[in-house]
Amino acid sequence: MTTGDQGELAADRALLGRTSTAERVADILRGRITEGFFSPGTRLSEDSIGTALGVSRNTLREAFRLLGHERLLSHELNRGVFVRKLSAEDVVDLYRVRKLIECAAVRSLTAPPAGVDRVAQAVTAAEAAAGREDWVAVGTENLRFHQALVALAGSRRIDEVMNGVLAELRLVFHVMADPKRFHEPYIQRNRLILNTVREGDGHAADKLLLAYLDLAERELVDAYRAAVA
Amino acid sequence: MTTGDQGELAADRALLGRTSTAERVADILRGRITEGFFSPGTRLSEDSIGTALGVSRNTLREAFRLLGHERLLSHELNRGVFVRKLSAEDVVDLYRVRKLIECAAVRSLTAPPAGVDRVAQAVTAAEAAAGREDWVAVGTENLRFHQALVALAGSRRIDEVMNGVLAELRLVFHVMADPKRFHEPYIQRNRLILNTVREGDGHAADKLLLAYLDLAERELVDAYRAAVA
DNA sequence: GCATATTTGTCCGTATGTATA
DNA sequence: CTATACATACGGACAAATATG
Repeated sequence: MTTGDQGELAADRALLGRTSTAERVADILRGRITEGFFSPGTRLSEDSIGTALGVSRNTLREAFRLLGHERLLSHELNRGVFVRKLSAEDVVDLYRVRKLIECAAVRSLTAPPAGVDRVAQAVTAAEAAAGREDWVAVGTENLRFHQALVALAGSRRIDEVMNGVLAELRLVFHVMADPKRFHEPYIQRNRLILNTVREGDGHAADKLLLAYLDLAERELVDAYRAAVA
Repeated sequence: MTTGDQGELAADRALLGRTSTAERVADILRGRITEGFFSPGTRLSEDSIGTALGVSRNTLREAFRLLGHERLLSHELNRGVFVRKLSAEDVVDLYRVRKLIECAAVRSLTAPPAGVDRVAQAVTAAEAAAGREDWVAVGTENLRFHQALVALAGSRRIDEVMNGVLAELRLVFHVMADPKRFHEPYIQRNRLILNTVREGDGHAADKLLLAYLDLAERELVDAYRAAVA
């Protein structure tokens, strides 16, 4: 490869990877929120966050707008932005979305789909994490499993919707902070669902997923109502 | 009603209806874009739009961020924002989303659902508009029909996703501007689908919708490829 | 290919309005 | 009720990137 080629590639990379400060700030804050560093209800002051990250208030406000649109921050006029606090009804709605999208993504399968590898990887990774009793990692891989299932639909937009849904759900899990209770029981179910997908039996996968999500929703909503009460 | 009551109600209204300038600006621009006033590809200059609307650049940029997140504007670093120009692949993806969501929304119905009235209203309104040969209105009511179908799922978030999908689709229709061709053939199908929904036959509605969307997609994508070529 | 003009990206200062102790 | 703190919104400034002649 000549230096000219490298230069062109570098230029391409610059074109693709370039992001504004506002987007980079949004990325940082999104990470902090979904990893639980900022708890739901926390107020994010323009002044303190801005000086901490070394960006102006204008730039920071652009980032806040983005995260508000993703429902990770709630914007209260003249009061500031807060890490979103989901209601039990929100959790119900999130599971409504999950049932609709996840089940639909696998339902029409009739053959082992491309992309099933990522599903399998998530399952084995979750099992390995469970062996280490690393329940946080189990939760992470569990979410990755469902993300991979939805990716079988092959739609960028559906993927993004699912991304947002799972990001919101993380806010719920952080409130309760008992990953073993909410993720460990589902490892076996994930393996079972993976098998039906591998066999190309979309109908069976649909039914298993629905049962999974109904159960998980009941468990989660009950615990969440108690936690936020 | 006493003046005190009016004052309290006015205060309540202020609490509910209050929006920031950036959001109001975004609302205005969103309307202009979806109604076709700004054509896809048009650059929205910070200076001209800002002075036209009488807002500062900072405020306008917050509005731009919101609309960029909704995929109505595309943000190109150091070049500005442009009304989104969808590719044929985007249209395919949009129909992927529509098939997944719309079909799933009606599939599990087993009884005439609450909210079927709004569906019926859209159908009759479209028929009336067709009688007047007002094909633009037919298109509007057609989109409202599908929005009402999705609303049967009873999820705020699903409704919002569908909203965004249809807003993007409007960008496609504006490029071609032949509403009769793309909406008139589907009026009868809408009536048929309404009937199956009224009978609580979700399975039949699912199948009809899928056929509808497959046909509409083929028709639209072919025409769109030709139009943007 | 170069020099210039235009536009965006980002920051800062400030005036005003709103919420809250 | 007042005072304080903060968000809102504006306008100006300058650097950096891009478009134009």
